[in-house]
Amino acid sequence: MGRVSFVRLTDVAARAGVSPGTVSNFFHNPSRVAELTAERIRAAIDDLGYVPNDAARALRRRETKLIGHLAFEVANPYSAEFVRAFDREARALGYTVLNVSSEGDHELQRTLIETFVRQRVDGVLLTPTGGVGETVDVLKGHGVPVVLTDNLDGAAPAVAYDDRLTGRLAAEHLVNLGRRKIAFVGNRDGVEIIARRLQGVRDVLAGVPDSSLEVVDLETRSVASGRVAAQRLAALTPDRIPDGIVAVNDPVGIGLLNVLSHRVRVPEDVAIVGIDDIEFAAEAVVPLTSVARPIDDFAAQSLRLLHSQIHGDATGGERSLVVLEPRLIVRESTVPGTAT
Amino acid sequence: MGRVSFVRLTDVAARAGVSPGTVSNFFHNPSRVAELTAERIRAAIDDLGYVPNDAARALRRRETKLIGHLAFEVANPYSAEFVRAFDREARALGYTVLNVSSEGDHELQRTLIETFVRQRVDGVLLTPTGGVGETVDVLKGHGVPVVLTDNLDGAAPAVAYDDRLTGRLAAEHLVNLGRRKIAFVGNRDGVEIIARRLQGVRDVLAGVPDSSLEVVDLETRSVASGRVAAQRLAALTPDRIPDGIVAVNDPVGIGLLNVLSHRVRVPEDVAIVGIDDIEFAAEAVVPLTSVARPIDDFAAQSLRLLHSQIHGDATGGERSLVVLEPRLIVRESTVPGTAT
DNA sequence: CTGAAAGCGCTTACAG
DNA sequence: CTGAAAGCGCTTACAG
Repeated sequence: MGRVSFVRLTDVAARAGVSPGTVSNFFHNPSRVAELTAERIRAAIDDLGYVPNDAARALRRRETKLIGHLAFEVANPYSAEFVRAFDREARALGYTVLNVSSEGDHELQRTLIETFVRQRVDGVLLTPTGGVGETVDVLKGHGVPVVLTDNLDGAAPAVAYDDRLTGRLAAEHLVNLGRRKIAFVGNRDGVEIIARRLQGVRDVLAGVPDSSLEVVDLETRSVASGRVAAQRLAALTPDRIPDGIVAVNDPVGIGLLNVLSHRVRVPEDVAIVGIDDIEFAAEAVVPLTSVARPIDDFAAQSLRLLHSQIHGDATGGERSLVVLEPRLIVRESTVPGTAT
Repeated sequence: MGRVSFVRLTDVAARAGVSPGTVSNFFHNPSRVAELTAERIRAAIDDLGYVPNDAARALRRRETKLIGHLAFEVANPYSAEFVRAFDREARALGYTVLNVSSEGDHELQRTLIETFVRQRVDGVLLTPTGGVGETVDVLKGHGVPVVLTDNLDGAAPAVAYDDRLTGRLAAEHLVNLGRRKIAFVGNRDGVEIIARRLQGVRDVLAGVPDSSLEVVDLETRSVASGRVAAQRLAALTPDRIPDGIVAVNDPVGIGLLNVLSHRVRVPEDVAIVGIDDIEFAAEAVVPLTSVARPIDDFAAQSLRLLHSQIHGDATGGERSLVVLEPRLIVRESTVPGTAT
């Protein structure tokens, strides 16, 4: 074999006794190539172990089949699951995904976006937690199609969950179970998606006269923060201790569970609902009830939207917005004896 | 601004009133460019918003500054942390990492490797859980430098942890705490890294006369599997129920904790040690003692090795092997009242 | 159905 | 210190 990667299309052509253009047609316009010729080309490719050079192809075709995906947070297991689903969808359309994360570092984010431009990715998916106006502007300035997730600013086409409904589903479930002293545990600073979930909770409680709402603010949305929040809740005066909690996501819910399940009965004394239905939710110390968001569908829609942006056949114009509906998965953290 | 990405190096040259070669030198051999000329070029780049086209550069230079990273398992939080660390190191050397995972699908793996070859990545990092002979052969056949992690076959340079020491550290800790009925919970099928950890446990117990070892085999190394194992252990006859458990990794340890902490006292009745010290370990229902593996160091060494492979200055020849040492982090799952 | 030629956007010796 | 020219490995009209 040797350094087979030095085999060029030209070499294949020479071996098959045809011109390079014909080999290229063999790949891209097979119908134009005679079966006998195709046979010889196939043999030459096999003999030589030819693999096309995508950089050269990209240069000429002006498309790289590369998609940039900038996540602002990958620590979250939900992100990991999304990446996996999105990659699968992208691969099906012949794209390779460049997955990167800025982890909240603004400087790094600029660098990563510039890398996308240098690589001439065909499009970019932004899954931010904060504002993205500037980033979107830079990419648009370079003519790079962008799709946002969970962002309704209208700066670019977006796919999002119905966050308000997410909050409503969680709160309704608790209220239906007879819970009245509700707590919402999450961080709100500048994150609209969270504010909307909270609004959903408020929507429900507004219709329940004897209910109350305690909002616990967190620094981050991690298991560790959930633990901290649990300490804070446990320290409240008895009349304020909640009997139902909506956690902003599953890691926070698990952190709450890990501390509270030592001290009180879950769900008898306090019922807990998470959001996202990550894999760990079902396996928590008490299996966690959670509002699931249809991640595969989300990934598929994101790619569909980006793909149509790339090909300029954006249906509905620049402002397309896809909203997906969540659904409640009931487990033992709210209803004892639920089948596993 | 407009479609700024259509700005080419030629355009910059025209605007600055120099030849393309000089602009190229401005980037790659700045010392050859007069300061006054450089000034004009800088201005032109700014005015035009020029960003180089890496595909064109790659074609000419025959290097893409792309690294392929094929992980065979990303569900594990440890993998996610590794990816983050490796990306950071790679970026520092000007590389962009293509992170993909085969999730055990052999067919998909071939496709992904072919993608790496088509993209003409400068090198590949393989973090497998099983055998990799064939994959290594394919890549070498195409002249692509490869580095392996956790693989001592010698098929390619590798960086690994001292797995046997990992097992020893965990077992010694339990034995020192007076535990004698030890269980090892993990799957062994074809995964040498696990076999070596188990061997380390055996090493220690061989020197403790009144000790016993129960090995519990799992399907996967997930939280769910840990839960299943816990059920199985709880069903044993009293004399066989372990008082010390080594879990093959932290997710399994957490699964064990989540079930066992309901039924017995942890660590009084049973002490549990995990491996990897993932972020969740410290936040578990009972904070999990774990054998930490120095992930940042691991990522740095992996990249260093790959980088020297790429540049042909491999010190110590083809068979370079870097072995890193783990260390024990003690928490409440083995020692009550441990500071958090 | 096939080939010759130009060109994608850059870099690299080589002259000067 | 700067420029002209060739070439990286492909694809794409255009002839034939």
